[in-house]
Amino acid sequence: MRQSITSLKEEKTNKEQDGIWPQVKFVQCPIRTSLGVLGKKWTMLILRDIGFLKIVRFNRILDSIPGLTPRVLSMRLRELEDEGYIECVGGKREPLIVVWRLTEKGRDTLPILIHITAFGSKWHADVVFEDKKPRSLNEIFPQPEVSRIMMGIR
Amino acid sequence: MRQSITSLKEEKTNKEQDGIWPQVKFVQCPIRTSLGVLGKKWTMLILRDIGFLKIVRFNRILDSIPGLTPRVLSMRLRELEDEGYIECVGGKREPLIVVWRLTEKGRDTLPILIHITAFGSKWHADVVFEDKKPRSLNEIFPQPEVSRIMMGIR
DNA sequence: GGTATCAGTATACTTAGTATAGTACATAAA
DNA sequence: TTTATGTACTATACTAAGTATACTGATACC
Repeated sequence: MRQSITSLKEEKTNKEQDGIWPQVKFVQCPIRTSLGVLGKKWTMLILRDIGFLKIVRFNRILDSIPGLTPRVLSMRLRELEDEGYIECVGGKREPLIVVWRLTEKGRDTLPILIHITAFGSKWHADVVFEDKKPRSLNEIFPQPEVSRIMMGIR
Repeated sequence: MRQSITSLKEEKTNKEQDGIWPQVKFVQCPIRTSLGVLGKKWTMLILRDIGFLKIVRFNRILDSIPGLTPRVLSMRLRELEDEGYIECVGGKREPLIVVWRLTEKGRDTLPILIHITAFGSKWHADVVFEDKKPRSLNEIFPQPEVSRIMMGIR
């Protein structure tokens, strides 16, 4: 009954797409479920610090991320800990020596970070690189380890 | 002078890590620069709609993302358009037939979405799948096209 | 004419994040 | 022993981002 307007190509149901969205039936969208803590501001940069840069202590993280405040860092660390992305080395938090590291779940976010890095290196090269020249994934991550991480091989 | 406290392993400078963070010198972190619009709430789901599900019109997107309001969708679409992730098919916005599609820049966010999907399919399988069984990247995206997209081959 | 859909706006409200200062404890030097 | 610094945070007040709900003007359908 609204055919004359809506009989455009996007209306041919989401199942029979020519796209690459999985044929697997999702009860709920996996992107949506992942975007709890991961989608919040600063989270990705905190994971970058702990996972890639090995900046693993409160004030060091604070120093490395301009704009991030102790209040929000404290909240994010707690959320990341609660949801199992990070953990303390000593198991329990002892004042003066709180050192964070990624769990297996946290390490599984690294492929996402790698692709965000690749995206930024291609599309924001003007601010990212001194020579302003865009670089590809393989150029910035030449290590064979990276493709293994991305494919989930450990 | 603060050696006795800080001579822990994370203090051995960020350059000589055993990690896989690129040796390339960044003027600014590519993750940070990418997290402008991309980091905002709902953006990834909107890109999923347009890029994967081919849900490309205002009210359809609104229907497909519970919780998203017209006000925010309107703002996100404008931001995504301004920063070159999406564009209208007709070039200009004509009332009653506004249809969105990804630009090249927008398509380059798909590898990020693919990995978020993979992450959710592994770590949130209990809510994502009916059988609650986690699935790997290759299981949910068996198409060879996916690895080509991820590697940036077009 | 009455109803529905289109793509949004307008207004008010709530939550999330920011700014800035301060806490309690520990170490080190003078 | 005082002073200075560093640790990981917390408290309070404020601003920006997102939410809820209603509404707009246009086009189309019956």
